[in-house]
Amino acid sequence: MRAETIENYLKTIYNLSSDNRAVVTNQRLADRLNINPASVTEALRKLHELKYVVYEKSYGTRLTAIGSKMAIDIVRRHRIWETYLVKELGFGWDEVHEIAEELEHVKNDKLINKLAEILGNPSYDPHGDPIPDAKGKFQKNKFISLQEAKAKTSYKIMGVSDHSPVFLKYLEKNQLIIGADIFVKDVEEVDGSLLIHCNKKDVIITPKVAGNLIVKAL
Amino acid sequence: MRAETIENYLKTIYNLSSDNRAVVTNQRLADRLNINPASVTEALRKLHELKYVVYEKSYGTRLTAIGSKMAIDIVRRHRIWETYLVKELGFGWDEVHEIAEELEHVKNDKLINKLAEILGNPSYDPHGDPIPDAKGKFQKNKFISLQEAKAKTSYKIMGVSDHSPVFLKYLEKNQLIIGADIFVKDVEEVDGSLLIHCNKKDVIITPKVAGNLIVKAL
DNA sequence: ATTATCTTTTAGGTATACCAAAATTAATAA
DNA sequence: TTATTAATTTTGGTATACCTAAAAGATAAT
Ligand SMILES: [Mn+2]
Ligand SMILES: [Mn+2]
Ligand SMILES: [Mn+2]
Ligand SMILES: [Mn+2]
Repeated sequence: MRAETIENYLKTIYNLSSDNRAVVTNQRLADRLNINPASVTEALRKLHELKYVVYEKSYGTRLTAIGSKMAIDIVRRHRIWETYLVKELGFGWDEVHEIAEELEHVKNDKLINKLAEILGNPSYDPHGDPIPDAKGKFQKNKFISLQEAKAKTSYKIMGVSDHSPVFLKYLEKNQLIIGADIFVKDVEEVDGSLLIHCNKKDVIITPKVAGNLIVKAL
Repeated sequence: MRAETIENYLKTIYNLSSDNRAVVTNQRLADRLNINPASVTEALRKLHELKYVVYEKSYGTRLTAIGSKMAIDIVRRHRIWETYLVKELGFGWDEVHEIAEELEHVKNDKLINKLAEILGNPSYDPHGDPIPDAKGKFQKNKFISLQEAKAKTSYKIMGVSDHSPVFLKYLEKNQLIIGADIFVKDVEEVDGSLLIHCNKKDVIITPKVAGNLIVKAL
């Protein structure tokens, strides 16, 4: 298997299982990777053979210790590059994910560690995701999605789970950026939309947007 | 064809034809790319079909205007990255070629132009190769290889044509670095080896080494 | 418990990018 | 010019990473 293919599968399995710590289904992998389910089955069989995952037919997949180590390494490269592009090279947080998707595959420890050093070994990337250190260790925080928020409660935005330019530009337009404090005034029963107060303004956000905002209760 | 494959072919055709401005033979491509001649024939047919090269069967290949533009763009990315790695990230000139081989395939103009800007839009990379600007323009200098040097003449080292770590480490050991002035004391008839004076020391170098040193007569 | 639906796997294909061996063509030397 | 050698192309593979359509398996609904 090509290194890039392996890396994209492992990273995606990692990202899908770290949210809910469960085994990953073929369908979710197929959706996320934009690949046909039949091809996913094939790839998982090979990754199992290579001992990167434990793939149980018709049940699901999880990373082995080796696979997990590799995945965390890729995630580190991705997030260090995103941070470097924003902090050192003047890119916007909405521009970096796509470039990092390519840069993450350049495997050179000295390079990544140097970038991290220049950045002061940051703990979080521009989207609020934690950056593993060179040994793969990092903060596992238990934040919630704003969709699970209760009315009449204050929260702080800690991150975003959708890294697409269109979503990030929308957030910026509404000043819903990392670090912002928001107060949930009301949750609409009918459609799950939220009336929130943020930056001295009231904004209504859909459950879709709320679902991609990672917050912590204040 | 995969973008990376196309890019590696075009870059190599460019590098092989810029030296001697002639058409490139399949064999030289096969050797340089470490690919079977039969595969090169196949690839050239496709690159011709795609209008990146003019490939005349059993004769040779040259780049079209479009292919040349692409090749220069890849060369720019390669050389900017090599310079950035050395100047901004503290790598040795012997470490960067391999990393740049991968980074050159990340196609993002804003990224490369930003790196170039930080470097002050340099004209030469760490190996003395000229760096094309964003429009593809660059100095075409007519230096010679030290192998063509005459006895009792002074030269300045302007570049190297072998970027391998082992060769560059050898040069560094003997202080045969870019900018150094050398005086060719004698050229040995028997084996073409050169007795040169450099940095207050006499050194004997083989024609192989001399052939990879690019110099200008003083 | 049976049907309907959704998920996964199998089977059979395509396109890419390689390779080795043989056949052809070109270049060089006798 | 005719061998001999070298370069190139053709032919017939392989491996990878996808795909579609159909079969099989699992889940949920009646
Ligand atoms: Mn990202
Ligand atoms: Mn990727
Ligand atoms: Mn190089
Ligand atoms: Mn390359």
